[in-house]
Amino acid sequence: MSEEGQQSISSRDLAELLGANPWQIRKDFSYFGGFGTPGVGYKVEKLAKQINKILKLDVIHKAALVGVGNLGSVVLAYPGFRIYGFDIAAAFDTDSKKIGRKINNVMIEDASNLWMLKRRKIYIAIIAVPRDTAQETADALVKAGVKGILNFSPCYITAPRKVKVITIDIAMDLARLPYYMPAS
Amino acid sequence: MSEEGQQSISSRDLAELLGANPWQIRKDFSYFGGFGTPGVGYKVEKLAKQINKILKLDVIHKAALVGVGNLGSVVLAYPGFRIYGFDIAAAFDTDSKKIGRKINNVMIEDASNLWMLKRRKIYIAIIAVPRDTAQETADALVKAGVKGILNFSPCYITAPRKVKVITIDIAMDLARLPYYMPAS
DNA sequence: CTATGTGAATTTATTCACAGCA
DNA sequence: TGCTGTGAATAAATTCACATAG
Repeated sequence: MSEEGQQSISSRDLAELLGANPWQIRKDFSYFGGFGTPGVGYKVEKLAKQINKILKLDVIHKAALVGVGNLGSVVLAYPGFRIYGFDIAAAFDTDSKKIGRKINNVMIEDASNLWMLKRRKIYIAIIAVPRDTAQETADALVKAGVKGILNFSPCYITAPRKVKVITIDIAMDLARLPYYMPAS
Repeated sequence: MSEEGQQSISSRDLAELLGANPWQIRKDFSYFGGFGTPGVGYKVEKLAKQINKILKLDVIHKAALVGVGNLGSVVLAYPGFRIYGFDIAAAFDTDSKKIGRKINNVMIEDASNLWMLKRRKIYIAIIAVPRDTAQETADALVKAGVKGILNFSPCYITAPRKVKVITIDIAMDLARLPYYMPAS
């Protein structure tokens, strides 16, 4: 909207766009202080900035990818991270055939060098390794000072409470569909 | 657990395993009738069956993949769908170089034949096409009688209310991490 | 004795309704 | 007049506590 020159938006329009209702929008924003203008609505640009601040997306985050297989390569090639302020600054693999090569301008490094992440101030990692090495990868990442992990391996991962782990299992997401579908 | 020979599990153990509390587990199950045994717990095998039934995962679901690019190929190669009873029964693409080839024993068909899905009784589809063709792909799928869509394109998709759409945007999932991470 | 299932109590979230500001 | 922000009212979810079944 900002790019399209729209100045402001009302809670009603925003609600319709999101499939919610206006009260919810206003109440939710009010919990963070309320940043609208009565009679006008929410200034689009200001709103976006506030939301980014709330979600801590107001700074560039460096992230590391571990596992440059099929899925890992897709992640490296994915252009969508930039709009949220992410920079895939490193990639790791155990396969010596891959180490040293570059994908999308990112050099693939030896996975035994994960400990260097702390020195490089990278606190976010994406795990895209086979299921049976996911936990040990996570352990290494935690040891390297990583504070947030996005896990693509289809398994639960244990980590200290202060490390946030989000697991994405595309099969599980697919499995959510039948429940909502009318009787087939 | 079933494979490991474990007969039953208590709400307490289940809660610990899931990071929840026992009351929640029991209350949730009770909403669906309650299928535990006082003094013993929940029979593992029976519980799994009940949950599959609730989630409508107690039958085999055929699914179609649209878009066999980088991400689509990963989806085709992904072994994890089977445990939830999914069968990727068809794959489509617009690229004539890909049409006719087989990946993971699935023949890639011409995307203009999507309408055949109805005849083949496939009601679930996975969209893995570029963002700018995602909506038209969804429209074609809806027209072909699809009732559930898993969308991997990073964009909102509009569909009739009776068609359930779940969108996965890996960048957005990554973007959830900073909020939970301690101040860096 | 042990662990479920469930009403009741409590907490949390959503919706309403309207005062007040641009 | 139009739309926000927010207390109050309503609805929903979670937690408790205990009767009851194996």
